[in-house]
Amino acid sequence: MAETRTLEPEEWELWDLWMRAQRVLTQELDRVLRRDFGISKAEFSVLVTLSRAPGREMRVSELCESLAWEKSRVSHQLTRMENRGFVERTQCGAGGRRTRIGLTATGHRAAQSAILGHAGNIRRYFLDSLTPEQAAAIRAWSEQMIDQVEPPHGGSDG
Amino acid sequence: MAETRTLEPEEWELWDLWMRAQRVLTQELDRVLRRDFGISKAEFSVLVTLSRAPGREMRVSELCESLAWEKSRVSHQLTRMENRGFVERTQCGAGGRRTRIGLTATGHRAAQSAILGHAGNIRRYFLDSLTPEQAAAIRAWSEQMIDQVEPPHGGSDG
DNA sequence: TCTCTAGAGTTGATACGTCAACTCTTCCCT
DNA sequence: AGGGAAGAGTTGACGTATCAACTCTAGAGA
Repeated sequence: MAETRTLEPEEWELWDLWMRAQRVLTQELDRVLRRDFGISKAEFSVLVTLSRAPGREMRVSELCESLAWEKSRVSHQLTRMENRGFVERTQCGAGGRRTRIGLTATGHRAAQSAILGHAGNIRRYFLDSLTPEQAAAIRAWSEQMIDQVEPPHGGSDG
Repeated sequence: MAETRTLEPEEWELWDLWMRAQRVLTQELDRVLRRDFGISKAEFSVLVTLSRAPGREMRVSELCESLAWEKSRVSHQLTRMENRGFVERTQCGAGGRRTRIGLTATGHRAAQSAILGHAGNIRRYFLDSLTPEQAAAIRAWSEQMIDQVEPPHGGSDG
């Protein structure tokens, strides 16, 4: 059980700073992606993942795994993207269920044009502003954090 | 104009790692806050800000300023919190408009109990896992990022 | 006084994300 | 074969976030 005391002003400031930095960065990237390519960050993630898959198609569960998203999030996102004509759900196995997620031509085009531009934006807003020490610190911290909160799932009861 | 090339695998990995770490951290904090205190991160932010204000009341625009949220976000949030009985909108000036945002007794209680607990969680999940070098790197990077994307608007240059 | 405009705040539409509940299929056990 | 659990995927409800459009008030200027 952790001790419960309020944060020192300096601690609070660091936390607040970090949260804000995070938010302005992701928000700005999302804004620019929308403005320049007409797609959202969520759509971009799905488009990229699908366009890298062999045959440009995957199952929902594979998409969940690759994106580290939950299945309902993926499903809702696919519904929205199906409505926009970026992906299509078609039958896969014998059961007649629509379990194959494919990229449409429109989706593929959108992915291709956005990938370069978004890479440039990630560079410009994130990577280029990082000193080597900062990059190392962020990498180490991120790894810790992911391990700490999301232990490589496999039954590690704690 | 930035050069447009795709990210090196290592660059992409850092970006992906950072995004995931961010997400698991904020998600976990939100989850725990909800579980232990029955309020969301957004509600927490508003409650804390209001409970620190003199008289425990503010105008919407002051709330916007303090939280660095946009006004419609604040307004929608206040509507939800008004429905939950955490805040109340009452008349302030002569015009009869409901421009004063006050904390209810319920809201104050919720804030008090959550503040300690959430501070502990921020400590446990974020601050405690930071080495001094990481803390310094994160602070410096955050400041850069905020300056870069959100230049201190308000005329007082310097 | 009348109008114009700027600012404060609200609202509706829409997208995103989570939880819980649901359907459908498969496959194991008897 | 019949029953039931497990897994895949969907759906509905709800909270959250953004944008654009709207209302209302106050204040400036004719």
